[in-house]
Amino acid sequence: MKTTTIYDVAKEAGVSIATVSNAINGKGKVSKKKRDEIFKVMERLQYQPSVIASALMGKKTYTLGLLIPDVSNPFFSEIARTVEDLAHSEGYSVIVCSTDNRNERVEKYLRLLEQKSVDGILIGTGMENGELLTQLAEKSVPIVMIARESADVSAHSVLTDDFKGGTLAAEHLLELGHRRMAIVSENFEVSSSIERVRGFRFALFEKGIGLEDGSIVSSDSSIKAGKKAAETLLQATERPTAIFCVNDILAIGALQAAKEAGIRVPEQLSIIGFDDTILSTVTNPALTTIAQPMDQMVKLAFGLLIKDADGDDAIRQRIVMSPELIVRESTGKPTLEA
Amino acid sequence: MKTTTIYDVAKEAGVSIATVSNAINGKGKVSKKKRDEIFKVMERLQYQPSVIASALMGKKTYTLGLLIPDVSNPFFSEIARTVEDLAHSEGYSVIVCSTDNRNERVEKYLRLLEQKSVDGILIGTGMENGELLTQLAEKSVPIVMIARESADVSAHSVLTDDFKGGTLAAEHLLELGHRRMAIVSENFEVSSSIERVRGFRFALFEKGIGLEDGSIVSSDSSIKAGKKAAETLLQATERPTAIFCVNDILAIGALQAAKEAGIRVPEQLSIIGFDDTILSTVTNPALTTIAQPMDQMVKLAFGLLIKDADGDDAIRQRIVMSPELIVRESTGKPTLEA
DNA sequence: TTGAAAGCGCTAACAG
DNA sequence: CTGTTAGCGCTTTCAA
Repeated sequence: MKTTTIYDVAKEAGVSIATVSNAINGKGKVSKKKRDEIFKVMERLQYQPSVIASALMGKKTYTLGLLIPDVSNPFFSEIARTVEDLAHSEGYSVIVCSTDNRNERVEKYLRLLEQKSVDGILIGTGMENGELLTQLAEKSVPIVMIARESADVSAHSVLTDDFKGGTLAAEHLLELGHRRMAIVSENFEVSSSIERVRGFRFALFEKGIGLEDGSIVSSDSSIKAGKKAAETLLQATERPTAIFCVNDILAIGALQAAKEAGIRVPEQLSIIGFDDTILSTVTNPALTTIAQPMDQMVKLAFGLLIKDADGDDAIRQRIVMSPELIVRESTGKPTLEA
Repeated sequence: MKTTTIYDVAKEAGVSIATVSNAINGKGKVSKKKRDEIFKVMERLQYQPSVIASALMGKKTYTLGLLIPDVSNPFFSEIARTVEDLAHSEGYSVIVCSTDNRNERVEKYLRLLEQKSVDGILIGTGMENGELLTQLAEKSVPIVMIARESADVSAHSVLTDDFKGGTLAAEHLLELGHRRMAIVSENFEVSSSIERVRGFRFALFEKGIGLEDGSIVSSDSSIKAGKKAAETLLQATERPTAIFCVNDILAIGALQAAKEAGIRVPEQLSIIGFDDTILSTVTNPALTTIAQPMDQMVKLAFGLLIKDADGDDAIRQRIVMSPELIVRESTGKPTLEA
């Protein structure tokens, strides 16, 4: 069955295609009579206007790109869902792109999105190569960064104050009485992770507390890798009483390492994560973590993206949101020991 | 900066657009010399062919639609990731559509995808309305159903033997010695859930064991709802020694209900889930569950979709995969009691 | 109010 | 080998 086009509708309704187009888009003046007739025919023929064709005429494609490290990571899949709903309510659809934080993938996807003339791109993944992005921006593809930032990219961004998040984590642990702490960070030079670590260390520093050698380890962002990283930390002669993990995935790895080593959480070891994903509510003990106001962030980012797409060439914005400490069960007072 | 078109490249390289097109697509014969020149120019001008324009010529859009109930549900986000990777390796991008199993959303998305002339649609969500799908199929949009099935839809489908999955769960519990069991099922009339329950009951039936009244409860597919459902089950005068949940999300709810009621798992209560999502590895105790060979299923489905898109109008296929029992920590022998 | 016609960027014959 | 030309389905002047 051939797809029905605007021509079919026009012919059937006994008008010109221009009139059909006008009727559909509410442009120009179309007599009520003809319009009704046209809509009736469209209905009968099950006519669906081709987004492709109208996009070719320079109209919008009503398609957005979303770049994130990995959709199957709950933190990002939650973002994806929020973006999708927002987009959907405005008539857009979203192409999801998992980059694994790998630059080649980022570039390939960016190219793909450009070729498909998406109306905008939301970036929630690391970007070493700001150049490509700048090129895109020049071609007037609206871009906004979410929960990530890249110094050399000139695009709106809405992010969490990661430094403060790290500080929050540290203060919580400090307040509980911890003094010997450790950190599991991320391998990739992800700016947010780096800031989280910096914030954490700074808060300790302010209390005159330092981190011992070897008590910061980096790891891939997977449970298994996080577990391994935590294991090395737990094997130290003077085991830390608390571990700060720069995201929930890592924290879960740490939880598992502790369980396997027979170390009770939070009695013998406190663990704190970051992101407040669904995972943190599911573990046992449930994970204390730092929450980013993701829904709001996505909403803001989306707003910027669409506004931009509509031609508003507002000046570059950088919106920073405040993270929040969510205390659950994985942190507690350190037990007194040597 | 205006987007550079094939005309710009042609002019700059001193050839016709046809030659450029041929060079790009490796069609016809283009002398090496010109081709090199053309590629050089493309590079310099940063030319990106417009998928839009070539799609309008009846070529592929290299875009696929993926309909699932909810990307933020780990089971589906894992599917999404697999699909995305496969698609990506073939040059496709995928539009993710979360339907919440709601028919209106399904329809709206399907329309959207049609308008965007996607090359194919993967459906992993419930479908009451087979009609729309049939229409699409007639318009020769390839469709394949994954992990779901709809009787009145004529499309390929690759699914798990859910009945057998239910049986597997029952047999495991039976072997452990359980006799008083209960089920948490899903609200929506999702065919797979229904089959899982049927399989479970059938296995019990074969052993001459029945389910008591009120020991099957339905629930929305959320942790909270699963928890509530499990709570009612656990309040029965003769509490079940094992609960079969038709998916991991529900099982986690059950886990939490047990924890809150002070019932130890698996000592006092066995819980078994379905899907083998990342969640099941994260809980404590880790969840015994039934795994579907999702990677393979997605691979098969994707293959069918693409092959179909390439014009092969193969006869309708229905591939059924075998589920597998994954024993972890949430199931064990029932403790002897009243 | 309506319609004819000119593209949007690209591909596919069909001539040279 | 290479260029010319006619669309793909739609929007948009510009006349009528």
